[in-house]
Amino acid sequence: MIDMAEQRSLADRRSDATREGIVEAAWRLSRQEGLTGWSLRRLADEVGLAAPSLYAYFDSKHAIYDVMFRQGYEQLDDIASRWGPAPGEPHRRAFKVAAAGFMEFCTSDPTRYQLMFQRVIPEFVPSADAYSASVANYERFRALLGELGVTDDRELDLWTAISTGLTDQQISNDPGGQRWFRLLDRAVDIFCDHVGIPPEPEGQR
Amino acid sequence: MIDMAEQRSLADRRSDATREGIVEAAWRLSRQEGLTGWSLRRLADEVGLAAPSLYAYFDSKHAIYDVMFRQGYEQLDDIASRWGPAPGEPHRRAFKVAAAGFMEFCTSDPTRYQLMFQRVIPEFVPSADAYSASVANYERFRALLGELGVTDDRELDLWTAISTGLTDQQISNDPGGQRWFRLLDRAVDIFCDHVGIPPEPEGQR
DNA sequence: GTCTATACACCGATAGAC
DNA sequence: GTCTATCGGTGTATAGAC
Repeated sequence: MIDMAEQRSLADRRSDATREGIVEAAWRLSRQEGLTGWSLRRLADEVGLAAPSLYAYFDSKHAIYDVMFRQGYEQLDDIASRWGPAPGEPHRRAFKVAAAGFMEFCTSDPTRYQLMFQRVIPEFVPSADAYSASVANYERFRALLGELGVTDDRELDLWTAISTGLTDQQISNDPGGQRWFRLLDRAVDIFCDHVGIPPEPEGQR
Repeated sequence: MIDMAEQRSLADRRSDATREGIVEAAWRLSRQEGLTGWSLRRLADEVGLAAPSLYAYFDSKHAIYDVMFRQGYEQLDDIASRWGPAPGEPHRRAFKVAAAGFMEFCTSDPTRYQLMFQRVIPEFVPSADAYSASVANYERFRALLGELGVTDDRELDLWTAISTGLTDQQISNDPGGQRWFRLLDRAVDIFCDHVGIPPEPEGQR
């Protein structure tokens, strides 16, 4: 079967490119000026359009945030798909890799983190479509921890809290630093001891 | 020495009352419509003034947020002053009381929590005066945990992350519920085991 | 001194010509 | 699809009545 994208007209593909350019500019402005620190007029300037022309591509400013929200979860899903215990790898080792990967993903782009995990934009609620991307991600996360030996939902909730707590402190109180990131392995060890995931063998540590 | 407040004129005290009324209305609106969900015109309506009259009491909208920010930390300091081990009370017991008190303080007023602990208002930075209230509170918190047996700064950082992580999840994902609140005692136990604060005697538990 | 009235520059969003 | 013009908002600020 031919890829649907191949059948799209030149005009359609040009329109898609413009749409993408708008979203890219929105990311750029959000990282520079903060998620709510730019206006549609400023965004339009950035892509060489008049402000009302943006409404040919998006119904509202929130609709732009919505695409960004979904993109964030798609990016997380991309890297999360590479987590999980390799054959013979101790589960606690895999746990640490995944935990560090998640924290690195979050702290490497605080703006994206704010959009995905905090409610920093007044009245912005993800669309059903975008929200389902976040739910899918949570299900993947739940499956991963299940594979590593976390079967109790309460333990899952506890790790969620610890993991996002460390991330939040890192971003809020030591941006660009390592203060809370350095505590991650210790946190994983404490948690794994609690839920009964065995320690890594000394030799492999 | 006579209390300075006693020497204030009637006009001054009326002015203070108006000021207080404005801040109270700001809290009310913030809880109803969100921290950034109201305008100065709306606030003025609420207290029966014209919008520009607010500038007789506050230099800007941020100045109102600043007073609210400081009040939040004063309220936290009030209840935190009652935490600490009673004579003969096991440290782990006192730890749980303080941890639950903090979490209850935060979750009981999510708007206040947002203002105090998150950066949800664009470009709002607490004044030096208000900021010092938050620093004083952190120092009290550090002293309390020191009294309970947490001497390492990294352990302090770790508990900060766990505590705010649970609180954040509770507010964001189960507002009004108990889902993460119920995990608090377990988290305290895990943490206390890790730092060597002895378990509560069975009889007192 | 405290108020009303008004102006400014900006915001997200819309109408309608081309 | 893109534009100009405009709408009803916003935070902010000042002039001037009383």
